[in-house]
Amino acid sequence: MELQLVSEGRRAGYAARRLAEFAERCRKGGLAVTPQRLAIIRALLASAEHPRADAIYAQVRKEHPHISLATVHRTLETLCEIGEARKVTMLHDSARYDGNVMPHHHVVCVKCRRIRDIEIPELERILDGRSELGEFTLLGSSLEIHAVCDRCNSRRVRGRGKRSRG
Amino acid sequence: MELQLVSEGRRAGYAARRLAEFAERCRKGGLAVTPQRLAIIRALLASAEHPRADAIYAQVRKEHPHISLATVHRTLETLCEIGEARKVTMLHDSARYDGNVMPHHHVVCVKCRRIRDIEIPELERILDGRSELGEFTLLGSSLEIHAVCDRCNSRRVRGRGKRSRG
DNA sequence: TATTGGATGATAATAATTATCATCTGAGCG
DNA sequence: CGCTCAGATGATAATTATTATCATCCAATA
Ligand SMILES: [Mn+2]
Ligand SMILES: [Mn+2]
Ligand SMILES: [Zn+2]
Ligand SMILES: [Zn+2]
Repeated sequence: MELQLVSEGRRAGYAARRLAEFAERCRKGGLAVTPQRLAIIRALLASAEHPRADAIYAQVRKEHPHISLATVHRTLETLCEIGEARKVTMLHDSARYDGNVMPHHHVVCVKCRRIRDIEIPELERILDGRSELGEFTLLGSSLEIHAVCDRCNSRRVRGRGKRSRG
Repeated sequence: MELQLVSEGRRAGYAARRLAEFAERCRKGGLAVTPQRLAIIRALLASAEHPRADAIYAQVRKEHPHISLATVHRTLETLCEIGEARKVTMLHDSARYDGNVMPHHHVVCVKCRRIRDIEIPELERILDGRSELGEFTLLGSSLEIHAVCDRCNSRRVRGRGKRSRG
């Protein structure tokens, strides 16, 4: 099973390309290209850390000492909405507990956050014979499948069925 | 690629078995078997919803109207520590942003929450030719590999290297 | 350059979780 | 069975992350 860390070189190249096209894509999407937005996407693309809002805030403040933390939150959210960024997990807003401690995976409705268990026997084998990956000692894994549930699909037009913050 | 929802029947059977052995495992682990703990694990195992603390609280209050929400939080945390429960994701405490919007996956250090990108070409094929799963319309997926990073491994004995709440 | 709708900064509000501490109780022991 | 006490709980304050509000600002367009 091939499985490898994305090298810093490839990451940086990708990031540079994305940044170059950012302003253009913003304008096409009807978004104003503000210095704050540029600074935030630049900070995000410059990092391999998958940063929190507060880390982006700290970075951006070096050049825009007056920027508001609220702007950082809002902008990161906007970037996700227009597809310029994503969140590592969509289940970050509150802890979801599971009494099933066997290895298994989850389907998550992107609208209402309903979660159901799934089994993917092949997946358990993904880490087989692999205990190291770069600087990481591997322990286990969990797949989050994104989906829309029936309920949310039917009530699609009206904006209901969601309780999350993000 | 086989991939299927865990049926309610199987889930319930598993839950019943776990519940039956719960008190015994608690005692072995040196944990007191309190009515609150029993009510909380019972509520968790009775649900297929992967509930939040507040949902467990609402359920448990039906039988223990005086229970404290703090106890529910504490107990769920304890259950995770002793391996009687888990969290659906360990990245629930704050949003982690990613400027890489290509399909890819992540290794996460369970101690310091450092995250790095990984690629698993085979994984992109997991949903291939599959657009439905039970009541869910599938969109995409993201694998969270749990690991310990080098930094945390070396400073293992002393209790440093963590900033998360959960 | 004047207009203006969306963007921002300051700050209040909300929501989830954790900390604190006085009180209580499950479990081992006689 | 009642005694003891480390650990558990309830009440509540504190903290942290995020969102809401609103007056002001400014990027984009004409
Ligand atoms: Mn599950
Ligand atoms: Mn990533
Ligand atoms: Zn849904
Ligand atoms: Zn680490």
